[in-house]
Amino acid sequence: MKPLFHPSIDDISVESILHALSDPVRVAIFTQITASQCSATCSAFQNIVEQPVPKSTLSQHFKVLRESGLIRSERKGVEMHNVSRCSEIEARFPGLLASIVNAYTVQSRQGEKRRKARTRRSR
Amino acid sequence: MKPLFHPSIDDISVESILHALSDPVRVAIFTQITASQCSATCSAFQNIVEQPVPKSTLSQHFKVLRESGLIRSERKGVEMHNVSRCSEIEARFPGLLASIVNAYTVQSRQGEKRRKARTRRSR
DNA sequence: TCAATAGTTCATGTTTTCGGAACTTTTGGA
DNA sequence: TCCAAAAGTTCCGAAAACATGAACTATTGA
Repeated sequence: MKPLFHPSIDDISVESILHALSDPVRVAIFTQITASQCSATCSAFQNIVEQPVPKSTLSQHFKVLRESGLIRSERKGVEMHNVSRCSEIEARFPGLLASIVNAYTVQSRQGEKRRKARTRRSR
Repeated sequence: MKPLFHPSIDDISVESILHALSDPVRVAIFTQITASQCSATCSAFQNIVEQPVPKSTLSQHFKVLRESGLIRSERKGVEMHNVSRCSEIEARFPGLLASIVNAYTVQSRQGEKRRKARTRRSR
């Protein structure tokens, strides 16, 4: 199996971080990996959103996250262990990831509210 | 001419902001519009990067920025005047735009340094 | 009324993304 | 040792997104 490519911290670009995090599945994965203390396998995320994500697609998403520098993946036996590189990135681009994750939190909280309001109105 | 669509502040999504700003031409445009006090026309950006951007492409870029909610465009006579919506967005997603713009600044500063170092070495 | 200017739209070729099917690696039995 | 199962990756064809030249539209100033 080919060794996995990870960019060195200085080669991580803002473009690729923003691109990687502009996809709902990928932010969901990244947020969860960042939040969890231990490392996470890929297949743990098959049901990260409403409809299940096919594993080939999931594999691509992990590749994008890895090559943009957001996560570090390591093969452990038959499975893959993924950890967040957020502290490295924080050192180079202070505040970036925190404000993005925060913005998504704000957004989903408001989405929540709207959904509830709609439900109330339709009763 | 069709009226231009602008999302209301509550309909602006983080996904679309990140996607819009994951393109070098678009960040360059957005940064400049945000920095300038007065409004800017589209054609002012034909030479925003090394190779000149064709105007059809430029038009698409402005559409992306507009529909993601990052700028507001208004027709004034024959030309288009564009202003940044960053203060609105700041209210909804605090710190987001600032940290993105800052990250790009950090990156281009480091790109500068590297280029210079390469030049020094090759003399 | 017309030419010039600023942008948009359309058509087309190119690139990216998605996802099913087949493939590779590793491991835990029989 | 050999095989089957599990976890991912790779390959490939279809669909979507992008880029850009050419044609088009709207507005203004002569």
